[in-house]
Amino acid sequence: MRPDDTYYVTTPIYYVNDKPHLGHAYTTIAADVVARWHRLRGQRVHFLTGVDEHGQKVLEAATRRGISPQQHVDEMVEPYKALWERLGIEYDDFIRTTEPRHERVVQAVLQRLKDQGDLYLDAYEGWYSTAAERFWTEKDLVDGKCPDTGQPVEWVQEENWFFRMSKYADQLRDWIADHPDFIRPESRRNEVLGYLRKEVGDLCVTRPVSRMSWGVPLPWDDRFVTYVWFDALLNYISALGYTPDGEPAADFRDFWPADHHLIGKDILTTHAVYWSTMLFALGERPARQLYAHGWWTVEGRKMSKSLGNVVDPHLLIDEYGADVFRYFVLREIPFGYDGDFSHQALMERFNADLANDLGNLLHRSVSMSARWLGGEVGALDAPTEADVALQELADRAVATYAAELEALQFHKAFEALWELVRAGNKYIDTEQPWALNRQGDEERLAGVLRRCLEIVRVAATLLQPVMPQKSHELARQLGIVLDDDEHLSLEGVARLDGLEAGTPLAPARPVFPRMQELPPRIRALLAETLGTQADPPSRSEPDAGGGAAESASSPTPNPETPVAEEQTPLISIDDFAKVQLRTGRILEARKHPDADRLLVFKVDVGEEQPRTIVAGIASRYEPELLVGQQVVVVTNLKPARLRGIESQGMILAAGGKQVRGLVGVSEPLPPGTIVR
RNA sequence: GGGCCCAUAGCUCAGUUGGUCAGAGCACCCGGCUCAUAACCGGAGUGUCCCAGGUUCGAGUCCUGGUGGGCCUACCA
Repeated sequence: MRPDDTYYVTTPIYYVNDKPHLGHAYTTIAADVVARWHRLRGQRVHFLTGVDEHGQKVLEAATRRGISPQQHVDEMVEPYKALWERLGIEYDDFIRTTEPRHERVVQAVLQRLKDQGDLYLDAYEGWYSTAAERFWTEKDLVDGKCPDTGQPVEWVQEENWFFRMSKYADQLRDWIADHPDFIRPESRRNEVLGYLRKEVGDLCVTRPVSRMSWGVPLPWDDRFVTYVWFDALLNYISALGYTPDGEPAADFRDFWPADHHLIGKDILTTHAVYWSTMLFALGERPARQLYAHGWWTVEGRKMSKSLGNVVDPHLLIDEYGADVFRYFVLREIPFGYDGDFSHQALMERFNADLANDLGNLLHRSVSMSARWLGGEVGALDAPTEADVALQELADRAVATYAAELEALQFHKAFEALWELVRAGNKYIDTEQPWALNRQGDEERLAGVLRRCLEIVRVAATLLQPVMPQKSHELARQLGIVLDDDEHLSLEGVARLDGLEAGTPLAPARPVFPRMQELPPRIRALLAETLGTQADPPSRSEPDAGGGAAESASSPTPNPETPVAEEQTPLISIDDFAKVQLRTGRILEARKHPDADRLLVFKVDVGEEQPRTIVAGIASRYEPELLVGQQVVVVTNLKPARLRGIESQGMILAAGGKQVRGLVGVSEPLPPGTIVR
């Protein structure tokens, strides 16, 4: 049975081919803060993060570089470790899926599932896209090509091993019903329930080596390696030394089920459905809570490589410091919601909360103590009514802070603490220490300033998990050292008598110097990116924050991410010549009767009859406005049926999955003009 | 098309099971103070609580419909 005094939190294992960005940092910061908090409370904490190193994309990238996949991932893992170092992330374990300790567990689990009859070999036939690493049905195909990547598909008849996921679907439904907090936030829980209302199929958990060799080999059948998701999810227990049979490993016994799996909302289904049923099959419990957080937009826009606005965490650390970065991302938006990252908001948040409220409370208290009390912590006097009220507020603030932090409601925790900080500033205003000094009431003066210092002590103590460096700076000015080995007692922390009278204070120096304007590098960056972006930020933009936003946390590659573009092989001029492009003019445009995102056009491409062309740009364009528009059309595409309507070509558009503009020509030209 | 969620002061949002619910923070304005990082404290606001119906003695708070937005899912040549 798992002990009560332990705490286990995980981040997803990040796909090693991506560069770490704001989204990765966000999840990891949140995990680090709760991990540090529970450590502070005296619990035995296990904080796991890591990277996912298998799969097609890694193999391709390595091949292109002419090195082994292992060499490749050995290099690619470094930026993660380096960033976590700079961000002050104190993980207990960092797992890589190519480590033997992980692969061993994957193999043991597979063996166990096979032995108990939960894996079966099945022949499968279908169109396989190497680029997307998946099968498509005939109907999925677009002009006989992969609908995701546009790459060719091949008819593959092959065997694979399948996991009887369907067998555990009811158990999962029951589990979710019986554990209302299993999936957070509530809206995500509903999504999963919706997903589960449909029939749950079995899960293909292998890939033939002939097609994709970079994975964990099946122990009993060397024709296969393990499907990357199945492999990746097991990291949460492989890192604990899990064994499916025999004596449970000590860490597994002490830390499973995990308290929190922190994940991005994009990988919710995988965790809620695949992972849970895998655990059921092993006779284990799922994690206590899956917490799906939201995505960041940047300055009102979706973060994406194509927009060139991917936020580099290193820049933020350079310009604002790791602690301020950590505070901001957790304070600005409720955990679980989408939010916008803007430098302006960061600056305002910094100035209001950290410089004006907290920093200045310390500074003015220390300054007055230095001036009138010889630079020492004053002695407490007999409490007045106001003092008692202040103490009550402190008790409440500390209790709320702890509860909200443990519920991952970081912003609420901060709100509670700042109520106390603001009360401190107000206390100075009402007690008027300068007047007390003039009156020569040194006893009261000492008591008043002392309580202000105590409030800062409370804040510094509670903020240790969030701002490890800054909280120590605050403490240093108070003449104390925060002892992070101490098991924090909430009642003890809240008592406004934790300092010792007579302790020398450090000279007053602003810990959070107010920002007058954004740092020059940031201003330059904003001028550059905002200046080159054609589209104005708009809330009504249909694809803003859309589903194609880069995964912040997915342990597997997202086929549509721009990474794929970098991997596109070079083609010869002959290859290109196969594509026939002509100018066209849109004669008619209407919505597709049976599809939300499709528009149906009649396009004059200089032939006798206009062509019918279907295009997936309904999310961006009103059909009426496109009539008369000059476009560029691929005229030698094989026709394909799209939702029942045959499309005889393709209108070129800029943008990835989200269309951002139509391709045109600079001069009005007759329809049918060759484009090359 | 199916499913889920949201729409409250200039901005970001709180508002448990219907009855001081019209609020907080930021921004802005006015006033106060002077210890302090041009900070701090107080006050004033402005709101058709998206629209239209309905249930009720009483509805941001429940129901129906609509509008707008987001998310999951299918179509995206």
